[in-house]
Parts: sequence; C-alpha cells; structure tokens
Amino acid sequence: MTDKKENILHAALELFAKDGYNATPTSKIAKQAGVSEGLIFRHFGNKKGLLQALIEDAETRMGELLAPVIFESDPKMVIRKIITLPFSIDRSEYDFWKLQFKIKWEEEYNNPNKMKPLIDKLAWAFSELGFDGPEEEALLLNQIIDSISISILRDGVEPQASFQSFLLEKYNV
Amino acid sequence: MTDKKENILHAALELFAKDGYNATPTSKIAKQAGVSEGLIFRHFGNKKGLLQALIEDAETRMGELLAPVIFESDPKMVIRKIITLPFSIDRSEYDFWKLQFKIKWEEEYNNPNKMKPLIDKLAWAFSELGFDGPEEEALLLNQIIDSISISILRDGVEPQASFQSFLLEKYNV
Amino acid sequence: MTDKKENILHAALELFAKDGYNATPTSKIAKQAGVSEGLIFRHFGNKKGLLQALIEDAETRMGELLAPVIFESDPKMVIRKIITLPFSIDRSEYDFWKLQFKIKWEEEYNNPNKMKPLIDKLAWAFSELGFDGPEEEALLLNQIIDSISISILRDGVEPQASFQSFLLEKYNV
Amino acid sequence: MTDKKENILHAALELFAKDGYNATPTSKIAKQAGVSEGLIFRHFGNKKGLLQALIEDAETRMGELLAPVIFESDPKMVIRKIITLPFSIDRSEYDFWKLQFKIKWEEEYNNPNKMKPLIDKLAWAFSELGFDGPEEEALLLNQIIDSISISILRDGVEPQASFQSFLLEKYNV
DNA sequence: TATGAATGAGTATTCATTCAT
DNA sequence: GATGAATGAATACTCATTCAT
Repeated sequence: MTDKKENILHAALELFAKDGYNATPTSKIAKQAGVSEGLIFRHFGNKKGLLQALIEDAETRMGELLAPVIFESDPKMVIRKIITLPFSIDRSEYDFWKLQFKIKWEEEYNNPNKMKPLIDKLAWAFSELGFDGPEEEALLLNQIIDSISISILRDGVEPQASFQSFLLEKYNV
Repeated sequence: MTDKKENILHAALELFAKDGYNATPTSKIAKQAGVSEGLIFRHFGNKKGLLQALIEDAETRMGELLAPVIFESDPKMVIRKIITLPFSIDRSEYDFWKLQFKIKWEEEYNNPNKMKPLIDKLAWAFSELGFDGPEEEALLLNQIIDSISISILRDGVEPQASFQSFLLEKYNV
Repeated sequence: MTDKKENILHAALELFAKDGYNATPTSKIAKQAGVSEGLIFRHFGNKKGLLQALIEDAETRMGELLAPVIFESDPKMVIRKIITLPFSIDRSEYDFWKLQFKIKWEEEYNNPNKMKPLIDKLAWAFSELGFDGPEEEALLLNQIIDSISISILRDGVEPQASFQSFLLEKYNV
Repeated sequence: MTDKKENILHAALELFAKDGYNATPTSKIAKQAGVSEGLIFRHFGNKKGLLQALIEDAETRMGELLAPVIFESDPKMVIRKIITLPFSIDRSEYDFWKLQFKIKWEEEYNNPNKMKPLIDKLAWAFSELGFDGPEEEALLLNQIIDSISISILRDGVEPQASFQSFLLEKYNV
C-alpha cells in the first residue's frame, strides 16, 4: 500500500469517527490527507468504497482482538478476558473502534451476526460455570461490554475504571 | 400547532429515524409532509431548528416516561419498572425513540447528564435493597436498559421477550 | 412556462446545436441563460431531461412542418412541397433543426420510424404519378431532402439555391 | 508501428464510432486497448492527437477507395462505380467509416472541400453523358451516396439492397 | 517504450435557504 | 400562513494530462 493511500485511510477514519460518514465531505478527507480529491476515487472507487475498506480492515482487527477470548479454554478466563477487553484498548485506536459503533447506526452496513461466535463462546462459558439461562447471560454480558466500550470511547477509560473490578467481582472471575 | 406544522414534524421524525439527520434532505421531508419546502423554514428557521424541536419534544416525553420510575417509593418496584419499561414501548413510538439513540451519535447534541436523575434513583433503590456498590449497579442497569432498548427498537420486541423475565428474576424483583 | 425556463431552453438549444450535447457543460448553459445552474435541474431534472424537452418540442414542430405535405391531395404538389420545404426554413430556426440532425448521431435518441408517414405519402404520390418503384423513389427523395437540409443548415440557403429549381424540373412538378 | 500503438488506434476507433469522441474517456480506450493510460499521451500527445491520427488514416483510405472512380475513363462506369461503392464496404470496416460521418458533426474537423475531386469527376461524367445541369447532378448524386452510406452503416446492407439496382437503372448505367 | 500513481480543473447534481407573491 | 421559483455554495465524482520510475 502506498503512503498516500494510507494517508487517505487515516484521514477518513479520523473524520468519519468524529463527524460521521454522511457529514464528512471527500474534499475534507483529501485536504487532511494531503492529497488531491481525485486520488480518493482512484484508490477506492467512490466514497462508500472508502468506508468499505475501513470496515473490512476493522473486521480483521476485531477478529484479532477477540481471538484470545474465543480460543480460551478456561470458562472463568473467558469471562474475565471479555470484561477486561474494553479497558485495554489503546487510546491511539479509539477512532478505529468509534467508527465501528457509529456504523451500527448507519443501517445498511450493520451485520448483527458478526458477534455470534463471541456470544456462543460466552454462552458456553456460563453453561460450564453452572449459570441458569446461559444464553441470556451471554447476551446480557455482550451488551454490557458494548455499552461500556461506548462509554470508554466517548469519555476515556478513567470515569469507567471502577467498573472493571466491579464486574470481575460480580461475575466472580 | 397547525396541521401542516405537525405533518412536518412527523415526516422529519420518520426520515431522521430511518436515514439519519445528515442523510435526509429537507426536500424529502417537505414532500412526505405534503407541504412546500419553504414552510419548513418558516416554522423552524432552519434544518437544525427542526431537529431541535424534535429533540425538545423527546425530552418532554422522556420525562413523562421516566416519571413513574422516579416517583416510585418502593425500591423493588423501581427496579421492576425500569426493567419492564423498554418492553412496553408502543410500536407506533419506535421512530420517536430510535431518533433519540441516533442523536447520541451525532455528538454535539448529546447531553450525558440527561439520565442523572434516573441513575440516582436506581442507586438509591439498590442501596435500599442492600446491594454492594449501588452506584455501579445503577450505572450498569442503566446501560443494560439502554442496550436492550436499542435491540428492541431495531428488531422488535419478540427476539428480546425472554430477557424481561430473565432480568426480573436476576434482580429478584 | 416561466421566462427563466424558456431562457434555459433557448440557451441549451443554441449550445447543443453548435457544440453538441456532450461537449456542452450545464454551467455554460446556465451562464448563457442568465440563471443559476441549479435551476436547470429544478426544471428538467437532469441534463438529459433538458435535451428530452428540446426533442419533444422538436417533434411537435416537425409534425406541424410536415402537415401541409401529409394532407396535400394533389400528388404533384406533394413532391413540390417537400422539395421546397428545406429552402423555406427561417434562419432563426436553424439551431432548432440543426439539433435534430445532430441527435441522429447520438444513437439512443434516434427513432428511425419518425419519418414513416412522410415516406408513405411520398410513395403514394410517386405511385399516382406513374413512377416505377414508388417506394424506392420515396426513400430516395426523402434522403435527398435530408442531405439538402443538412447542407442548408450548415452553409446557409444561398449555395444550394440553384438546387431547388433543379429538383423541381427533374421531378417535373 | 508497435503493437500497442495499433491497439490504441483500434480501441479508439471502435469507441469513437460507437459513443462519439466527446463521450469516450481516454481511460476507457486504454482499458480496451490493454495499455496504460499514459501510453496514449506518449504516442499521440493528447486526445485530439489520437483523433487526428484516425482522421488522417481515414483520409488516406478514402483516397484509395475513391481512386478507381477518379481514374475511371468511361463516364458510365464512373457513375456505376460510385453507386456500387457503399454497397461493397466490408463489414469489418464499418466502424472506420462510421467515425467519418460522426466527425462531420463535430464541426471543427469538417473539411467540406474534401469531396471536391469526386464531385468534379461526377460532373464531368454527367456532362459527357449529356445531362442537363451536370454540376447539380453531381452534387445530387454525391449527397445520395452519402445518405445511403449512412443508412448502410447504421442498419447494414440488407435493407438497402434493392436500392443499388434501382439507382443503376435510374441512371441507366 | 511503458507503467501507474497522482493531479487539478471541471462536471453533473444536490441541498439548505431566501424571497416575492 | 403557505407556495414555489430561484439561488449559490457544496458535493461526489470524472477526466485529460503529467511525471517519476
């Protein structure tokens, strides 16, 4: 990948995450990336193509991020790892994950089954640990993690810090 | 309020909820409302004014919706009422609440302190019921309710139905 | 029809006739018409819609122009009228007819059956006058008239003037 | 001439003939020719240079095509040869000749004197054969041939087939 | 000779907004 | 209050052309 192509991706990520896809003109992306506007279209075909590239990139990284949870064999550690996950995201990657949540609200891109493997794993863990209604517990924890992630991405990790230990204790992991 | 002004509000609500604020042109709103485009600006000044009107309307209704929780004196009933709240939203009001969540993602309108009174009430209830970390429990439940609301608004109440009794039992209310 | 809408039609006609449809930017049309570029799209939807409006207008006028030939009952007069037709076009209408011929070369708009009624009438006239192969004579004369029209529209009527009497004598009408 | 240069010429000819000069982007030509876009400019300087090359090529071939008519000494054969000419064009050369007629409508390239030698020759032939107004007869036949050529290039030779013998008989050649 | 990344001026089109009626 | 013609700044996207390699 050329330098300029990466510049475009970076600029788009930052602006889409901050202002949203629809509110970000390609001219602004080009300016921030220090390239001509035309280059965006040479590389990505159209504006949606640029978003698509960002999404595909994100899916790969989401997979990498969740792999240690999915492949964990100790049920307690599964729960522990998913709870600590949002607290360990590097600040430099906030834009990246912010965009993911923003996209959930731009309907056509939302793929609700993306989290299926994680939820299945959580359900397995809860089942192993003898919880009643492991499927519901899995869905619930998944949603909790989602909500906390959003809060952290918005306001930083500090205001949520006490939450980590609270949850670890609550789930006894 | 005149008929036509209400038509505009209805049309805008529906379209903003479906496509988002930025992706909805005033021309489309006017068309769907069956009025001239100019009338939107006569009544609301500009496009943001129209959104503002919708938001203010929503804040009022949010207050009304939460009042029975805020003014409940039995702590168990506080928890019970907040859990059952998202399951009792009328389908005809989905657009209305969808828009609220969408707006959270268009930064400048988001007011994170809006939920403070509810969270305080929940904290009080958890405290009364002898929970450890009542503040954290309150924040957690608030986030859970948020997440479930989103799921219900997106996919309807059915796929989440089992969740209601699950939570009621979990919190023993 | 408002003034400005007519201005657009006039400007477009002149520019399309001179430079061709593809080589004429809407910005140039707007400038020459003394209106904002946006107005073109309010009135005609898109650039093709503008061309379409011009074409429909032309079809009406083509019908009016040919009516005296089609409804002539004397076969000799049919031939005479079609021959004199291109020589009697008013100079102020040259752009209008030029565009028609230009369009024949922008494939998708060409409707080869448009001239059927005229050709049938000519065939009838030649048949009445005892020509061998009246259909071929009709097609031939139609093509001759086409060619002469093009020459006249390009270079004016003078260089072709001698042609009128030449043809009238040749066909003995 | 290198392979690639010829590929460009072929692709441009086909696309210009089909869609017109203005409506054909150099990128499309490059793609169809299987070369980089830059190469077009290396070989032909600019897009007009490419068209120019095609036109010059065409003028040479037009000369070759008309040579047997121009150098024919029997006046009857001159007429006969010019009439049969458009019916004998090989289908593989249609694009080539189509472009010629298209160019006539993109003003600046049109050179109306190009056909002068042919018209002079026809006038001579008609004069030899004792026609009244040989100049007019020459112009007329030239225009007829033009029209028929256009019809053949557009719809193929079949629908016009009967026209050949019709004209040969009409001119008694 | 040939490529392909890059540009910048243009191109059709959209859109929030104004204003005379 | 209500309309609809009109605007002008933006917007996504195209295209001929350049240039380093």
